[in-house]
Amino acid sequence: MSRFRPLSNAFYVRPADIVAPELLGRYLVRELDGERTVARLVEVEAYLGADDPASHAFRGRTARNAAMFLAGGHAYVYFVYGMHFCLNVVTGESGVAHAVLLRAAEVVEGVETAAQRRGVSADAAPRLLAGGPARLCEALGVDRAFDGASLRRGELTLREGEPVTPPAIARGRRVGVAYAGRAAAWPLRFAVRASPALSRPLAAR
DNA sequence: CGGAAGATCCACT
DNA sequence: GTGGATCTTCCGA
Repeated sequence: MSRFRPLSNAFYVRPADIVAPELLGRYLVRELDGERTVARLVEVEAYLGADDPASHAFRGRTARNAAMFLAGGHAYVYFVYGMHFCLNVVTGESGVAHAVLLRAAEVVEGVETAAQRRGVSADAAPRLLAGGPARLCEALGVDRAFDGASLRRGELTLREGEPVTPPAIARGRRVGVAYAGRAAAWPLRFAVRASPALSRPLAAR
């Protein structure tokens, strides 16, 4: 999988709703203690910074969301519900605070390691491995230590992989943002239709 | 300084 | 389908 190169700086420096669908099919590579775990992204959501009531950056910069204001290509990791981590890819120019939440992935290498971190058996359903933002983080051993880290080098990298084209992509409203009023209905969730690892079913058409 | 709510997950009915 | 776990963050008083 290291035959794939890290995504370029130019890739990230665009609005989150443009970058999000292009992240599907890409590989998130985690190196830890000599073990490599690789996950193919199958579900993401775009958050549009100051223009988006659902975004953590809607009300400006705080200690928690500082990483969102870095230049595109960095990670924004936050802690929720007192027990879970969620990983975002920051996009756009520095100061814009756009981000893409990584909601689900298919583990394509290092299944044993991922399953162990998740506390499930290696033959568990894909959804139980990394189908969900917090499950994805646990499967890859991602925590607060990566908040603000670059995704172009280091122990957690996002690589070119095999992009998915529009016919295979479903689009719908974001999950868990009912508090955001009208923005809750914005179609900023993108998912690979055929994936068995989605965090939850796609809305009926 | 207190309290409410949270970009979730799991066990159980 | 429902409720509980668990604790950080942020806003209002």
